[in-house]
Amino acid sequence: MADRRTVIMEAAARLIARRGVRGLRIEELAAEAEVSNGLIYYHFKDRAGVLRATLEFINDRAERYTRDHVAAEHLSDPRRVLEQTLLLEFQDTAEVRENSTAWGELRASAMFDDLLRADLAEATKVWDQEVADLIADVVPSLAPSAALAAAQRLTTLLEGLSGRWLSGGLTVDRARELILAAITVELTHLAK
Amino acid sequence: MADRRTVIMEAAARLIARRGVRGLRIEELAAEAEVSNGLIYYHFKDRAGVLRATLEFINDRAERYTRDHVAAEHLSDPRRVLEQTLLLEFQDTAEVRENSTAWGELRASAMFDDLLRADLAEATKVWDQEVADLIADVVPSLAPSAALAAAQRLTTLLEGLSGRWLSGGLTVDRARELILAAITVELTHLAK
DNA sequence: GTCTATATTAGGATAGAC
DNA sequence: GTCTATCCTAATATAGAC
Repeated sequence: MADRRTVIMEAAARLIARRGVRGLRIEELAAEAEVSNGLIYYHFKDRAGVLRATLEFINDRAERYTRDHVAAEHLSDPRRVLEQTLLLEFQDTAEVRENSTAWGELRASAMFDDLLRADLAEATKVWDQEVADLIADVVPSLAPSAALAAAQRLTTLLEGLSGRWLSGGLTVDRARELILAAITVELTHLAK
Repeated sequence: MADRRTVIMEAAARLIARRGVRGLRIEELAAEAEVSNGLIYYHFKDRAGVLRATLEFINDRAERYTRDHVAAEHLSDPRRVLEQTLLLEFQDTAEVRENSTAWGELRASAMFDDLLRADLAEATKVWDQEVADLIADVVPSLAPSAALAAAQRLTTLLEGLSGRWLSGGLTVDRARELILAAITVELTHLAK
């Protein structure tokens, strides 16, 4: 059974998905987690501490499900691996929603907070390179810079789609369609 | 010369670009606009009223500069029109920054605010269709649904690029490169 | 229309009992 | 470890003079 500290972070993840990072209220968090106001300050230094811990918590969960899903399907076709990896971000489950919301919030916050920018830029760089490697598996002859550019167009499109999905501008299904089509368009172009 | 009400909205636009919608403080706004705290409440009902008016103000300015720029260059090649229209969003000027930031903030807020969702969805739809029409000008034989899908991939990519640019993940120049390349990739694919 | 001064409230944080 | 009660500050909003 999860300890109280974890219960609080789980509640915070739900609340962030519902109200955003900047909408998270300590009192509301206490209610959602069914603990007292004071207990939150026992487990975390302050509001920023709750946020840091929760973001890390969400990130760990996300890495786990990405690894698990791709492994579980033990795909051999590199193109399928690329497709499935990107499609993972478009599922209407609490976990994916919470993760995508947190990521969007992080990016939105980074626009006004210099401290976040460096971390976010680094995480983005890693993610772009991972996708570039997947693309290189599909089209082995590709120049690294071309693979990276294509990867950036896909990951950036993915972020845009995610934003539109979560703000109600797009259904999950439409988002899936568009990212799949974009992969096709990019790969046909690279193979030409 | 601009009246005080306008001065306040201009100041709010600058402040939103610097601190975000949710970081806008009335007192700080008063200082930036060089008016008193109380005057803001004379011209606007409350904080939300300031926000509504300012967002509308920013939107009007943006429509104007888009119209003006495309008209000023009186382009005849439809592909150039498409390119220039999308590239307009990537200029490091105060006006474009303020507009893009506001748009990003609007989308981020819409994730947690049902009232905003409808307006935003509508504005997005209009924008997507405009770009779809530009694409149809380049490739006249195209089915409307195919033009719309390509337009959505481009406008959504643009939003993603804009987010990365403003959060420091990408230079303007890199963003311009990537959107231009994406246009090429899409158009070659549609022409095949 | 504009300012200064002040009321009100919300929300983060702490103290102290158990 | 956990709760209740309370404090403190920051930020919104109003009143009233000019």
